[in-house]
Amino acid sequence: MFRLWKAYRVSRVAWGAESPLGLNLKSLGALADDVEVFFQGIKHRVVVAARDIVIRESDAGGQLKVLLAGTACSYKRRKDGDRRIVSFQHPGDFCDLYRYVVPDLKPGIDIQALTDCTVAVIDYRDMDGLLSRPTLATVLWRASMLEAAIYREQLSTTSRGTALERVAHLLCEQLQRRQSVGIRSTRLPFSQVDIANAAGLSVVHVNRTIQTLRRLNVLSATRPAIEVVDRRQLAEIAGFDGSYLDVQKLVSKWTVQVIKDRCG
Amino acid sequence: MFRLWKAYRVSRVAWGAESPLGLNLKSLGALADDVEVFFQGIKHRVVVAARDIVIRESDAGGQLKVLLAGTACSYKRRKDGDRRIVSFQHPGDFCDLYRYVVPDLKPGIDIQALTDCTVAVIDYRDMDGLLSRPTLATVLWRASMLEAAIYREQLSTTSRGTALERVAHLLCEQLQRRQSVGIRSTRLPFSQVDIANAAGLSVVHVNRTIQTLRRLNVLSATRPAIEVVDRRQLAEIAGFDGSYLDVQKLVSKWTVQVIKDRCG
DNA sequence: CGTGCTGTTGAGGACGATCAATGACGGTGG
DNA sequence: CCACCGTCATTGATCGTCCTCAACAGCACG
Repeated sequence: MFRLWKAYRVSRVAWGAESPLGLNLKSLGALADDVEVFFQGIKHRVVVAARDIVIRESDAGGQLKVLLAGTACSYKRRKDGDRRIVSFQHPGDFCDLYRYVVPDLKPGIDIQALTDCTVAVIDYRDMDGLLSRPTLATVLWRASMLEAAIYREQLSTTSRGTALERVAHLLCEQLQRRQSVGIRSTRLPFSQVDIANAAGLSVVHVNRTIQTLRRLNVLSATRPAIEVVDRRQLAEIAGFDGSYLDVQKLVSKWTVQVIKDRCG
Repeated sequence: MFRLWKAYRVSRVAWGAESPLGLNLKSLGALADDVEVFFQGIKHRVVVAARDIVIRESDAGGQLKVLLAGTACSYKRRKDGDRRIVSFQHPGDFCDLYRYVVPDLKPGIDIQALTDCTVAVIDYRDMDGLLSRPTLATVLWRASMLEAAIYREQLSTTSRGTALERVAHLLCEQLQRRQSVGIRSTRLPFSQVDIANAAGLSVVHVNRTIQTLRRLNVLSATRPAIEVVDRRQLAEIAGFDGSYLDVQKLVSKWTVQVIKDRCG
């Protein structure tokens, strides 16, 4: 493949509190104990090759999947055949929390690995134990809320605005989400087709838009890769205000609140 | 005002299990006791006139608001001044659940009454009591999930597709959501401006689109109102599959499950 | 009776979709 | 080792949907 898989194929799977999943949980307000309990709920892991399906809606279910390493996307296949990517999953993200909460809901969504992925599997019968901890239950609730907030933000920028703004916003958001779980690289593992499917634009036009961003020295000139080199300007083009997913801020606020709760 | 407010101004506020709120809670899996407890949490109600702001993000917070009667919308004001409606609230809908779950998140969203509204107010300090009931906690979690599912669906149809499809989908969705909480009228309390802001289209083009729908005898010819007369065809135009919010189905499934639980 | 919001119509222009063709690269199989 | 294929990236040309600007009519309200 043309896409730089190899750079991602060797991604090591971090474990514990400082892993992407640990950081994600903590940013959602999980206590140290919560993180530990959550990791204990992970009985086994699965490796999925790039381009393979991680979760098909018609799958049996009964287990919760959490991305440990790699990048995936949720997409909806429409009648005319084209796939509409509705969200990206990065390390630490829950893939199918909604299936646990509303098992009967069939939104028609599958999840595909964009790079090689490592997925943690948690059986539903172990979920009761996790949810019996009120703080952890709230963490999962918050994860759903954050997901909704991301959709909402997409909705408000995707329909309006030029292609340049849309693509820039998309890149900004994904970059920030990855950094919030400890991924420092500014290279995003997306193909132009992925971006087109996610932004609701044609591949041809995405190509031209990315060329523009390269010419503006916002994206790296190294051709196949999508690498952000001038994040400030990218955010300016996008009109991006990342506060809707500024998990870092939530971390600190929550830490304070937890301390107060314990001392009070 | 041109909009047919008067028809909605006199909307009586139903109460109890058979009210929109009660139906909504039950469709999300609430038991009869849960509904009763929830209503007991409502200490007072507020009436908001059409076009007034129900919730401003800069408001103090500390209380949860639930729509009892009337129709409202959540919108985001963008730099260039235009408002982007991200969702509509109908009777029984939670307005600002996300503020309770993630208090620090400031998505930049206000909520405005489209018709005269009656809003139930629940203090955060009463929420602990509600959430101590596991089934009720799950109900609120599910409400968040359903909200996310609605955003997701919007996302997959709003960007792609023609204006006709988008508008048709919007109308289909709102119609179904209203019917699922017991509102039988096929007249929707939206202005063309509202629809434009929600669909991400210009007002002018929405006007022409609606004229097309009227000419197709999908919408009523009575001019100022948006009234659906041929829902089948509307759904066909929209490519609408309402299973992502088919709460009716959830109701029955849940009822069965509850009975089994009680007998087992 | 003016003001404000809504709905309606017309004309021009722009952004992005679509169609078509090419090159580059990786993987596969002979 | 080479030919083949599929995916991705790129370029040019044309076309259409929808936006923008502008103006006007109707109704409600102060």
